[in-house]
Amino acid sequence: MALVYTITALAKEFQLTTRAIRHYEDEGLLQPVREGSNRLFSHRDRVRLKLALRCKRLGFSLSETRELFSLYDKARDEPAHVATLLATLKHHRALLEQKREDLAVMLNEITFFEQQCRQQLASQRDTAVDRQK
Amino acid sequence: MALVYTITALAKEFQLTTRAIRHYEDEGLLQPVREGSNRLFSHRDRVRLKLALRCKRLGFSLSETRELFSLYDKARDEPAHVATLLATLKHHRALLEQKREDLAVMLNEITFFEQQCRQQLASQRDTAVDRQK
DNA sequence: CATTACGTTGACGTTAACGTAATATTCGAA
DNA sequence: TTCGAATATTACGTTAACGTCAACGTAATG
Repeated sequence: MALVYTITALAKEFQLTTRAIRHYEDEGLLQPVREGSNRLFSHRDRVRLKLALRCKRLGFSLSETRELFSLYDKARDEPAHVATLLATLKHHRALLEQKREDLAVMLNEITFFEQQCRQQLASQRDTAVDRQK
Repeated sequence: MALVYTITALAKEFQLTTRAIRHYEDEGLLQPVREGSNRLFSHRDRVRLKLALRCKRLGFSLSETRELFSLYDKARDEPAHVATLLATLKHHRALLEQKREDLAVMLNEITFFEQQCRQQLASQRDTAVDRQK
């Protein structure tokens, strides 16, 4: 495990352009330190990047992702307004549960179509066999 | 269940603007018939709209959604290249499975943070009780 | 018959999420 | 020491997914 990561290292690892990574920094998702003018990314940044990509795949915008990050930070740092935090967390959970249901439905559909296709294939094979006799 | 749907009916039901619905038609996701110049949406359109919104919530683009639709149509209409179809379906399933994993991870994280918050609350209550004694 | 509600077609505007140069620096290898 | 690879900044370009007028048609209603 490396101590720090250069921008191209992260780019390669996650199949991104350096431009995209800089953009994520601009949007406040990453906070690399500077060595001269060069960015150095920490483990934390790497984790955040991974999280960000997960969020992206699930259709969250960068600002939504940023919100989520700040939410997590608050949960760690200032156990002050825990009640408020819980409410926000509940909201986010609801969003995720919705997506989970959406996913379940779509996976069912796909499974259905796949079975149909397999039946087609089977019946095609059968008639082929019939012709052989 | 209505026979057909006007554009505003669908808009209200799904919390959309009529503009968005027209846009979905432009993108080939809906195919309303015309009564004069007015659009009339069928049950099929309604189902497709519902599907499209599911896809959207899961982060699919409109063109990806359109692909999915045409995939489903092919699976119904022309059982010709079943093998090819199965491959494409497999690909889509992989995408969905990826999202499912992403979701699972995020839900775990949320659960973790919620528990932390609840512990915080509990310990706060305890110290309050201590002070009462 | 004028208003109101719902519908149409353009067409330009906007926001997000980067892509794509162009130009400049820096640094280790040949 | 010159060259290429990695890095930076600045800034304009692009695509998707609609939003937002504008200008107009049509049908029911008081």
